[in-house]
Amino acid sequence: MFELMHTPKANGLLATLSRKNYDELIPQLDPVTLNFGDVLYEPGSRIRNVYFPADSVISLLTVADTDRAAEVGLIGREGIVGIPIAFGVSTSPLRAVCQGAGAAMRMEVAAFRRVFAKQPRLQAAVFRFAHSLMSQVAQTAACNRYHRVGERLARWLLMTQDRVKRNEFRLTHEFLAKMLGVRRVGVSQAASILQKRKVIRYTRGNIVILDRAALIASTCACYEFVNRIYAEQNGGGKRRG
Amino acid sequence: MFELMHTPKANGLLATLSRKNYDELIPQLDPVTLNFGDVLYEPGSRIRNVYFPADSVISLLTVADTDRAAEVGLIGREGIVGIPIAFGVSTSPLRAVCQGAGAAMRMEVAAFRRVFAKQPRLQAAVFRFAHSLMSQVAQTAACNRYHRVGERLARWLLMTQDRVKRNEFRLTHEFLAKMLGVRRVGVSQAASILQKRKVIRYTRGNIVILDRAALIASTCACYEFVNRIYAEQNGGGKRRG
DNA sequence: TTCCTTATGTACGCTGGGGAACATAACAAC
DNA sequence: GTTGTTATGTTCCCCAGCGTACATAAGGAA
Repeated sequence: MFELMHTPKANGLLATLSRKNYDELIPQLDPVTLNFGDVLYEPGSRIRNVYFPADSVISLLTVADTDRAAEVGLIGREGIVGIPIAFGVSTSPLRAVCQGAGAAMRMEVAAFRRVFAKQPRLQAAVFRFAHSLMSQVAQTAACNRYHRVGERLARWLLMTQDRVKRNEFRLTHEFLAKMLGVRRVGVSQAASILQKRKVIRYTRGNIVILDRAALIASTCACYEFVNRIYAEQNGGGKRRG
Repeated sequence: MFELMHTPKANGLLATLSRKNYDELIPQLDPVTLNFGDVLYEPGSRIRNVYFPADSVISLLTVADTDRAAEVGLIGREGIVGIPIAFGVSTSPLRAVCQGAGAAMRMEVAAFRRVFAKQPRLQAAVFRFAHSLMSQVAQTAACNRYHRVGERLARWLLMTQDRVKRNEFRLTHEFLAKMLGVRRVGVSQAASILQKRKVIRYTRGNIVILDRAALIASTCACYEFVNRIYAEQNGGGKRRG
């Protein structure tokens, strides 16, 4: 019932806290399981909770027009969902939606604000993450502008793998298309190429990464670039090799 | 010599400070004139100063590949250049370059860190701006992905006009192309259309906005969207009508 | 004036991805 | 099994923007 992932230490930000700060935070944390598609907040509406993902993965989406959106950020165990709260702002222009089901620690905004104000070390960790996230968003802007669907697909799969720490996960082409802001057909074609090369394998919403090195080779430099920034901020926290 | 623009009050963030905080900040501020093309910081290198623009305008650029970059943010009197410092980070993955010459207040990073740590109100103002900037970057990501050169050009001109508070400024098509991440030819064509419609007028690097309303009509919703977020954070600070 | 540099105009073929439609295949419910 | 639903494969046309090349024109320097 209360597995490893449902403990605060499973989140990177919380894991860096001192014993004292940690004890202060614990009673406010609510272990939850996020399901695929859960919306944590909508653009413009008030943010009610912040989330510290464990093995869940959350997408930040920007809305362009009524029906067009694109992912600009991906948050996993290394971060927190609800950065605007840390900035003293109560809403976000983005949509936060669960892309990979899994565990997370939830905390009400009011409680978070109280604890946050009292804990400089938590502030430092959160702001460092804010910097990483900002970098990710900026790089994604350029990536969306310049790089091919195939490269972006590869990047997205890698980023997901880094966060869920598994090489198999459930995702349809349709969903990937929504994230990348392209047609489903575009994803199918790019994925098909990767499958022929035995880099990935997939069937009806199930994707397996067979050759991570080859996947890295087929993505753009954006992947490593953002990764390095995260590693610097998380004190050299390495990802799987 | 020491004109209106070279006084701290000319910057929106500084203008909101209390008398006491303001007096504490003043001795650390260095009035400077930024010239077109001045690089305030390079990706990866240490940030040495933060800047509070008055009527100068600074672009934040993301580097995609060796020779390709795209603007993801535009900062004027409403903000501060050097947000990573507020996050406790010493470098930025972005390039900050002066796009519109003018006045700014400069402050050494060490001095800023000291004052910043002591002034909750300054922190609040800076973090609110960070939120606006983040929103701008995210929206730009989607805008770059979905919207046409013509719309993006119009948006860029409007954002610039908002910050310099003039309807005439110096910019070549070549430069605009670099900012938008498109070919110079693409800008020339889009600009030509706007000129035929008497929305703008230009000759050899000089651009005049003739019909602001028409320019707003030809841009995408991204412009108003980002504007609203800025207005909310700056306490309803209205831009020109 | 003349020359040179820089800014803008215009044309041409190419391609990645968009929109749309339809075919196939795998699973689920019955 | 049968049927319905959902995921993926494939095709066709279209166009915005790319890369490139070259023409014109406006200003500066002599």
